[in-house]
Amino acid sequence: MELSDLEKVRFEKINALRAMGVEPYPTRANPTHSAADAVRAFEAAEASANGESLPVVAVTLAGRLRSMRAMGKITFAHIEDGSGRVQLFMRVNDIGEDGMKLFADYFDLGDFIEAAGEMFRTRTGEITLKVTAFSMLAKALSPLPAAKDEVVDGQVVRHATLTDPEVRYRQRYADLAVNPEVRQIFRTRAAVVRAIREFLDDRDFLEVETPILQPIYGGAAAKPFVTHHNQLKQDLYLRISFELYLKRLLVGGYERVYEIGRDFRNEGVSFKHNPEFTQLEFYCAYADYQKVMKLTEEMIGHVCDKVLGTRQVEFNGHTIDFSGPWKRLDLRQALIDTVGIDIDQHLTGESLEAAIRAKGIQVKPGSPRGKLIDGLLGDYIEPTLIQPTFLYDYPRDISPLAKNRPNDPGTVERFEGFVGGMELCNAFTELNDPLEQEARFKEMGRAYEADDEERHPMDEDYLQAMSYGMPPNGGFGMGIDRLVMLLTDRRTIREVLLFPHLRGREEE
RNA sequence: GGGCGCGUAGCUCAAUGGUAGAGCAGUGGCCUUUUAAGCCAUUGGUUAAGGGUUCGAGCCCCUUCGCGCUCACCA
Repeated sequence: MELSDLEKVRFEKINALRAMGVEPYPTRANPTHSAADAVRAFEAAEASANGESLPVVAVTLAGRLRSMRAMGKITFAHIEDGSGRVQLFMRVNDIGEDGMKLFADYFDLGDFIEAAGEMFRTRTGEITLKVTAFSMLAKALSPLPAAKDEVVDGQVVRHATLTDPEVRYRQRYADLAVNPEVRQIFRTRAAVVRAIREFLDDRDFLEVETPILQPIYGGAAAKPFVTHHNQLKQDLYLRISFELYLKRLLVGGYERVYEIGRDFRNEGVSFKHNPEFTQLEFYCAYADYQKVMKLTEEMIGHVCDKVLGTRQVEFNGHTIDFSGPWKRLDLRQALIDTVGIDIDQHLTGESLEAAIRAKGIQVKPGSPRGKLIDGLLGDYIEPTLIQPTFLYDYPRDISPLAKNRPNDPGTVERFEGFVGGMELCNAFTELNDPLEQEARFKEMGRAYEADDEERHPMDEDYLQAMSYGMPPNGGFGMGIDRLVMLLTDRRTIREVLLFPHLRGREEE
């Protein structure tokens, strides 16, 4: 490990501590209180004292040194643990000349330490630990990349800190250590997942785990990552969705199933795409897409209540209102309103392409009808859908797993939910006719050239499962990362992933 | 993958083509109620890497690497 000048100074302190018989990385710590508990205990003591003399509140705290103000014969510092910060007060009267010197010479910002003493209030009123004993728990060799911060009305204000996004993502541990609001994002994220589980568990959904390594991938249109099992001499794919496995379980007799887990898609990285991302999918027997819309509204509302305590969500300068039913927009009508094209009047790719060009919009020549519609949707409708909106009734040729609308062969019962100008979820009345499903797979196969990476293999076993009888059902998929973006007001998916994907860096 | 922008001390940032700087952090002092503590002094740079133009390059040109934004791609 190459040491910087600052690190060399600390390295020498480690050696010096060992030389004087002090272990800089001791095996055990023995805190009695968290920072927050110590403050609460002192406040309780004050409340009970009632003008009488205060009972002694003796505590031992463990945490990271976050500030130091040495003033000769006294020193102030702050110690921070997972619950918050407490000020430390050290005085030569209490810990002696040796103690003052040990702290001043060998303890640095970022070190984990233990401090014991009694709680009191300083002249300025801050609840503080008057230290009578302290020790090193873990010496920080590298200085944390933060300069200084202050506490104003209980809020930590940093005057200079780590902001370079590259360092923040590559060294997320340092980002988390110095930026408390980043720590909060991932607490919120955990609360979101917890609330979803709670909602679905309460409605008799069974949480399951299905294979991540799959011999045949499917359930979405995406390029997979490929890997190989050596002993079996078999290529395997990292799943791009859970859909086909979860629906097999409906055949097996579980009527409501869900899975929260990682999907992998070998595609571009953007503010809303990461090669691996967290997905929720659920399938509900005897439901159709209308029921799934209602379930979606309830579930997102429940998550807002649990995580934020309100259904008004601030995102990207907008106040998004999850308190009522989501707006419902017919995809065909929405396209008539926004681009002035009625897709029902253009039932072939050629015809639709001509209509789009007539509007002065550039498109890739020879695109299939479904892709053209999806393109219009993405360019002209999606960015305008700030408030929660269900766009429904999609073209059949881009929805091979969805059931047709009755008496409308070109359209399927599918919706996508949009919030904040971003696609959040995708759902449909699931196709459960095995012969129809086989025909759809074959249609899809024809739509791609033989060497197209997005061409999907036929999943015969899935058809076999469906042949045993699959109950009618409604299915749902949602990007958890995007929901967390909404609820934490972050514009990029990297901010809600602990370790987002970054390009590899050459070793030095 | 394309376009645009960025990369300077540990962190946050300066520097007309003309001696690479500041604040904080660090180091050495002073200081018994501070909280961005204060005061005095002081260390620290392969200006992302490599090449070129020039009397002279952090700055101009080329290549590479990384990051950001954006476009394309993404049922």
